[in-house]
Amino acid sequence: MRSRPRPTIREVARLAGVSHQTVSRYLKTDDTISKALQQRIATAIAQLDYRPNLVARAMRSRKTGRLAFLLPPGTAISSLEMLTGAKTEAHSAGYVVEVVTLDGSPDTRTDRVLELADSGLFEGLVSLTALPDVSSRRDPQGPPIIVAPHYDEHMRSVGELADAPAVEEFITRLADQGHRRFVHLAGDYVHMSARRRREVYIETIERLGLDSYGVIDCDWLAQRARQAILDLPEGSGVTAVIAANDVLAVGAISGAYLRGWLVPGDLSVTGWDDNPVAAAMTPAVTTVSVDYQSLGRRAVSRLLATLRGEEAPESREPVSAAIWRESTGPAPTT
Amino acid sequence: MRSRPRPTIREVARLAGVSHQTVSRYLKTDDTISKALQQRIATAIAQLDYRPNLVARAMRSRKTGRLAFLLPPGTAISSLEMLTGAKTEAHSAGYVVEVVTLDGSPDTRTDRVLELADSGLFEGLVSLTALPDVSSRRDPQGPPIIVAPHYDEHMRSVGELADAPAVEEFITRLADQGHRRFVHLAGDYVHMSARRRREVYIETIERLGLDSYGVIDCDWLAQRARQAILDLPEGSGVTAVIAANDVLAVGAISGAYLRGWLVPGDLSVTGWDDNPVAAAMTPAVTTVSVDYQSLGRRAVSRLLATLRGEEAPESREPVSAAIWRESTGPAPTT
DNA sequence: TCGAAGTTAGTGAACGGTCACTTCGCATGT
DNA sequence: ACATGCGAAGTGACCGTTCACTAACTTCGA
Repeated sequence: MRSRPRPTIREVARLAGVSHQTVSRYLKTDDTISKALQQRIATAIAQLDYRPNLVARAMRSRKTGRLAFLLPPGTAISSLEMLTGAKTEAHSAGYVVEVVTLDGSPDTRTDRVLELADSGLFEGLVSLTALPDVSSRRDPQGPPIIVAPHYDEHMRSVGELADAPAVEEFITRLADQGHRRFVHLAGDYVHMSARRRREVYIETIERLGLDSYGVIDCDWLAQRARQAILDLPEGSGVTAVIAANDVLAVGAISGAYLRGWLVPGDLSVTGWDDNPVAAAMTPAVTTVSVDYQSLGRRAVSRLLATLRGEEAPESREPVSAAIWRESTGPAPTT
Repeated sequence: MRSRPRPTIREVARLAGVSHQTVSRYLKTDDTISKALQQRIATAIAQLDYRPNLVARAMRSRKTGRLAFLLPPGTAISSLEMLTGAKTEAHSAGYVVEVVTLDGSPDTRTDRVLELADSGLFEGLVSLTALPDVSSRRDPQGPPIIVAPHYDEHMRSVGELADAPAVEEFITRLADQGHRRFVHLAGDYVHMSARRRREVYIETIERLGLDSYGVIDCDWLAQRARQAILDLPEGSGVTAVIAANDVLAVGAISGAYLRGWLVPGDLSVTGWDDNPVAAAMTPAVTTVSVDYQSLGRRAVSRLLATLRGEEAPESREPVSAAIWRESTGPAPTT
């Protein structure tokens, strides 16, 4: 049947007995075409099984309807959530989002982004990772590039994503419940988020005049967190553990369990990430949930604003929220 | 400085004092160009900050170096892992992978895929969701479309991903350890994976002549799993729980804990997903890890084989593996 | 010394759409 | 009756690259 080459707009036009331009107008749903012709063209398109070549269209019109979403290499659930949010936002503005992974060193990445920007494939780009010099080197006439650096080159959270206001909330409320002596189980410091949580922990303890047993480096390893609790000297006075994520929190709870301590009766524990398994345990783990989708939406909406020539809205509503569950409670009364 | 229009290959050619075709050859790293000219062209490119327009290139050459990875809407960690695997495989063959979300009904999706296929944007497409009639309706001359239906239209695992051989392994080994009476905590049956795990549970119990307390519908809710264990009558004889995922397993462990039962001393529990938090608990949960990346790699390698005109390799090595941890052990000796 | 083959570079068309401009037909106003 | 304006449709150029040919020059063997 239909054999070699894909039908083009001109063949559709020939079959419908109109000019190619009329078909082009029809495809753009230009309403200055008479009903009769619209019908003829529709029939011809169906008959030839015609589908427009988007590459050719993009070449002439410089409009591709596509945005690029640039991620550093590596796998993180958060990035998928952000992507989902980005897609939602882009879709409502009639754009398609594509994911492109950027590997290599920061400078290489900038080069690659500039290539993509000038490739004509995208009308705008959102990068979740930092790109040195990109704003000065990019073509001012080219597609806008929004840098929302949520990750460094190893998919580690930075910036907004690494903010740790919830740590402050945890400590404040636990102090209200009578806790005086805390310990922090920290993640791997190559992660900005681990550093930030530690910083906020130290600051808050200090500001509120509380007591800290210290910061224990756990490197995101549950085993270390468990051992840290097991190693706590008898009578250390620690009643609350601020863990850098849910895995460490669960490791800590595991350590408490092995010592025969009750959580939260003897020890309160907080985590981070809102892992569904941590919510299923007894005790369910108090944690922090991060609204990644809204971060993705926000990045794209900034891009869309720039595309429309508007000033980019710089909303800074909080994206993370503490979720209080069973692993925290009043300090023991002893 | 550099102002309005992007420099083209012809401007580079003019500046370098050669023809545009020579520049084109240079860009393809065609080695039939004298060293002297190569040098002049390189200088001109650098001076003009020229970057090739990939859209124009794609239009003429019909080669875009891009593959599309089609996902149903929805968020799942697994799909990100598969994407990572797909990227690795594609990258090693010099292709870039783009993610496109397919929404709408199955028929709408097929239409959209055909549009994408004939859009000229991609040299091949991999769909992780079923596409009715796509093989009969697609242009035989167009880019190949591989359908690896791991998900249905709601991002629920189907096919290979829903296979549940590990359930068989769990039951067999637990039976070896003296367990005779089992219970299955099932997920939401709209998920093929939940149905498959239940089926394999029932079949295996039957085949080995074991005893089942029954299948309890838990709908992926930890609360239900916990309650199911709490509701187990005293002396039910159940010593092993096969839960459909880690959340249900942890809910079950939570129920056992509330009844004062020891895991695995009184009750063995298995999960599914290898959630890191479930591994951090005491007891660490016996579970199943699925190698999503290899699924992604495999799908792309099938596509690449088709692109090269080879027969697609249909490897069926197992993608999931049981991980035995502390939540399972010998049956109580009473 | 000359022709064949090989190497290096150039010329113009072509890819499949859209843009800018033109043409045609008809209603309208004076 | 004729200029004016507007809507509907057509004409040909153009977007930036690569492809298919062709041209010029070099090398080499007989």
